[in-house]
Amino acid sequence: MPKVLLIEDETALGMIVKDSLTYRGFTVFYAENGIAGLAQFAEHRPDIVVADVMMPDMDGFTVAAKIRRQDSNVPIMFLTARSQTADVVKGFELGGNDYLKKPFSLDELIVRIEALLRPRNTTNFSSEVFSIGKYAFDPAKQKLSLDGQEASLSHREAELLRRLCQLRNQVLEKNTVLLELWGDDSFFNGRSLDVFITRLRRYLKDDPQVQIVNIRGIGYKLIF
Amino acid sequence: MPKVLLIEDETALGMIVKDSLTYRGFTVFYAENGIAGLAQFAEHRPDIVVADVMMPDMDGFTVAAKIRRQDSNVPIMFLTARSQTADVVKGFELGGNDYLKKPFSLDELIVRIEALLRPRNTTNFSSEVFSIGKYAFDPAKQKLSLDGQEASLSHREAELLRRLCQLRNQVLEKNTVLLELWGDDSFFNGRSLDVFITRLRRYLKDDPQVQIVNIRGIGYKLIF
DNA sequence: ATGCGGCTGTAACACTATTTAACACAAAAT
DNA sequence: ATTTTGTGTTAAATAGTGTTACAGCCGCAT
Repeated sequence: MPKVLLIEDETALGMIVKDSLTYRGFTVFYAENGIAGLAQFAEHRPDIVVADVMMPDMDGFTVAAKIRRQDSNVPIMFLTARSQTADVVKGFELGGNDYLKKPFSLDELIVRIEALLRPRNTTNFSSEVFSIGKYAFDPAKQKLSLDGQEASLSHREAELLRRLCQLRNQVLEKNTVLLELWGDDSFFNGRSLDVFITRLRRYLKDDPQVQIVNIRGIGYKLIF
Repeated sequence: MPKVLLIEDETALGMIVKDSLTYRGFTVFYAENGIAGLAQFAEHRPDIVVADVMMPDMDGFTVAAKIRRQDSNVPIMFLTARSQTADVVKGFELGGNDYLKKPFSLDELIVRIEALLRPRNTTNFSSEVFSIGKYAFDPAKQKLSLDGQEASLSHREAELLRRLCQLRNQVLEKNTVLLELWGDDSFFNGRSLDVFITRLRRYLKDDPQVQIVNIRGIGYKLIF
């Protein structure tokens, strides 16, 4: 249950945002000005800060700068009506991580907050789509497609192909993949891996640029 | 200072993205539609293209396809509000390299752009090709071709030939290559190397300009 | 120049790793 | 219960690499 610190001087907007974030499962701390925001930050240590830029007593940038002095990691998102270059740049200099221009949709705000809270390594699912020559390969969906033709791969096939993609043009060692996918590298599993390579080659045969070449005694290499 | 071509029809978003990329040290060329984007691409030859998918006059996919016809290497990232598999996959089939679902955090965009610009993505991408007399040799693909005739080399053959190419007209010492490819330089491996040299000579016999000459007691030299 | 001893070139073969089709089997879906 | 799907197993064919033997070659000492 992530903690959000919301700093917004327009009460009407602030309450709406607070309620919808609460409804989505966030714990929301709400401050109506920068000074209160700083106090709440120190008290609650939120996972993310959403701050309006234009506020009467202390503007959002100043708040962000002070927060950064305490915590160099917490993501900070600005809400702003202004869109001038100088503002955006200033925001980044002060350690802001994202911007949202008013008026914004609540859905958009929530999606962005979630994006900022996501650990870097589990980014948007989509980054996990590989392009292999003329093919597109989505390991999560286990789909390989060419010219709109989509083939479903089995789990093993997809995992193996993903590893080959990650090491594009480099050697994927038999041992490594056997240990990772099969759990041990015995003789018979080795044969099994060969069989899966054959199956992948059959899937990939329609683009001659794409090849899985064998490195005798070591492993395989996906080239394209 | 990498050059980014940003093609985005929503001006508000486009400006924010442009400013933040600029702030991060990129040189940004900004086009508000596909046609302008293509023109800017031709003019500025950016290192990476970030294109919205949904745009009025020409969609991002079409733009990507046209760009691919001019340059098969530049990384292309799509921005899209749609999230259906079919769309993502279509993008990748057209040569896209990544895609980001709107709304996205600017940090995420920047991380991905940097990932696509990392050398791994370019060096590995365009595999070096040697020209050996009338032959063309691609070490990654392990292919040697002459007049459209393509021969597949084994891994050892390819590695050996690559080393000879790198030291064109210089001596490749037996010791060196034995240690690198065979792991030790014993008498028997030495004979084995001789045999591989013979095999390479056979591959290369159709261009008399190309020769692998022996330096007695030392090694071999590829001349052409 | 001649002959010697150690290199080198090459064919032929041996041996092991890989490729592939075909089938077996169990789990999942219908 | 039957079909489909995913994976494992086997065996025969093929390819990659190593080994050997023999023929020739090189440089050198005579």
